[in-house]
Amino acid sequence: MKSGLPKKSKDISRWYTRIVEIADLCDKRYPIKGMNIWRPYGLKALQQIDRLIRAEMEKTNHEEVYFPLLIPESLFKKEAEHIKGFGSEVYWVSHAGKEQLEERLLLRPTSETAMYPLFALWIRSHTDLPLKVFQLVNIFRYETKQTRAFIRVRECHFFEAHTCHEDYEGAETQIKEDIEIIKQFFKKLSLPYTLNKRPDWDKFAGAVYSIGIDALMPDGKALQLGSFHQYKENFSRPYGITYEDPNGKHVYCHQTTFGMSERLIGALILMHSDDKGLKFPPAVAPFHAVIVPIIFKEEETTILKTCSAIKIGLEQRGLRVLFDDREITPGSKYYEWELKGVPIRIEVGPRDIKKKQVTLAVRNSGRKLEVKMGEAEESINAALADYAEKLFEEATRINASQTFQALHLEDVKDKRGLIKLPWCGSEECGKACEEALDMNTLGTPIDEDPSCKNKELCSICGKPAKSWVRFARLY
RNA sequence: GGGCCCGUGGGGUAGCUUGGUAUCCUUGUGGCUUCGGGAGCCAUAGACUCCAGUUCAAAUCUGGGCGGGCCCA
Repeated sequence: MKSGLPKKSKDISRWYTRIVEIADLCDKRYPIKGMNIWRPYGLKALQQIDRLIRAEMEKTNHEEVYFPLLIPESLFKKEAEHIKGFGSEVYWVSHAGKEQLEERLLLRPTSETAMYPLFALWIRSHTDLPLKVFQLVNIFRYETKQTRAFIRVRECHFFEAHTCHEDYEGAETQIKEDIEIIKQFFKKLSLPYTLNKRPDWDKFAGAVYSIGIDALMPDGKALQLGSFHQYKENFSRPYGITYEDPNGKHVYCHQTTFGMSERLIGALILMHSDDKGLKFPPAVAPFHAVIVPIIFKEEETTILKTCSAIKIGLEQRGLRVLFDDREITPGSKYYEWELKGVPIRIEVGPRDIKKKQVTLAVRNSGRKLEVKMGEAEESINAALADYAEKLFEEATRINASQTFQALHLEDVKDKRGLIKLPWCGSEECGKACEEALDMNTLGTPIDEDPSCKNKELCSICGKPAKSWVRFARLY
């Protein structure tokens, strides 16, 4: 291949490491491990994702905030479990100018400990509740393992929503709302996912329970794309977040968080792509369509003018359109924009001008479509909707082929993918499955009924199973 | 956490075993001719990851740092 791109179908791992740079998403040449540059094209995709998140947050009455990057050590240390979970992977600021700081500051690995002291000041009364805020920020984690663009990085673009409620039920309702939010959100990404309540040994540091959003990738490994956490009073107690109830009593808040990261981009790359390159779903594609002029000398001016007019017309209808008027041949533009995953290509040449039409090509179909000039917008919108649907169907089909359910470990031992087994609920049996399968526990399904209605028995100890549980290899 | 591999123009590579002259493709720049699936010709620019060691001499050998990648737990 010209660009040195391996085939995705042959070596997805090497394909991924190359495509992220060749498609102009990021630049990994910055000399700090795990800290990459967002290039304009990649940043545009990220910003579309942020836009979708903001829209969902607005719909559900969350307000956007922005907290400082630095957190004093003393604040960070207030919740014991939390620091235990993050202690070994935070960056510390110990000096400023020529002075050593009296108190060390850390770069946020997540913002609980930055926000909660302020929540304690903001919340006085039950009428201040629920408090629902979110922010889109960079977080820092000192990853020691192998880093990977968008999937495991040291500086990470992060979304985090934090909520405070009067009681446990209020917090539970919030998590139900979060689940609805991602249903809308992931639909726009054309990404199938699963929700799994993590086992106790794998929940978030400080949480009462955690739910992971896990998407199964084409290589059979699961990629965690986000999580919801129920904190109950675990943070409100050390941080003193209380409100006065109608009876004048001071009560600790119940809290939740909901987080997602730039891993979403990684999932889109892995899931929606082929040997030719990326396939961005319309909702996040930096450009819905790219216009490629087919120039012949004598008609150059007419063609370029027509292209400009089409671009303006489509943009006025809310489409993101790029007019690629670079002086290189059309064929090389086709390859480039297919690699970069633009959903639709609009070709405009002398033949089209004569017939008052444009030629459309959709990224995932080999065919070209000729449509009347005046009907272009309608056709494009229809094609985009159909394309988004096809991406989802294709991803669902891939996932289905590597999802397995069984009563006995032996039946799925040699499988790769997402595995579901009945489980007694004990850590011992969970870990035994992990070892036998050479996989990790994702947890009990939340996106479907996890109960064992037919009196299934634990696949390890043979005692009555409490629920089904999912396993997979992880990214 | 354990093991393995790699670092050569902007990108992809050859050369390294056996120390001495750095290969090819692509890209960039200027120009002419072109343009319905990676165009052609001419001109031109551009590299041995860093530090230390061995040596008359290091891309090549040795050690370390930084960076990149793979496999296993």
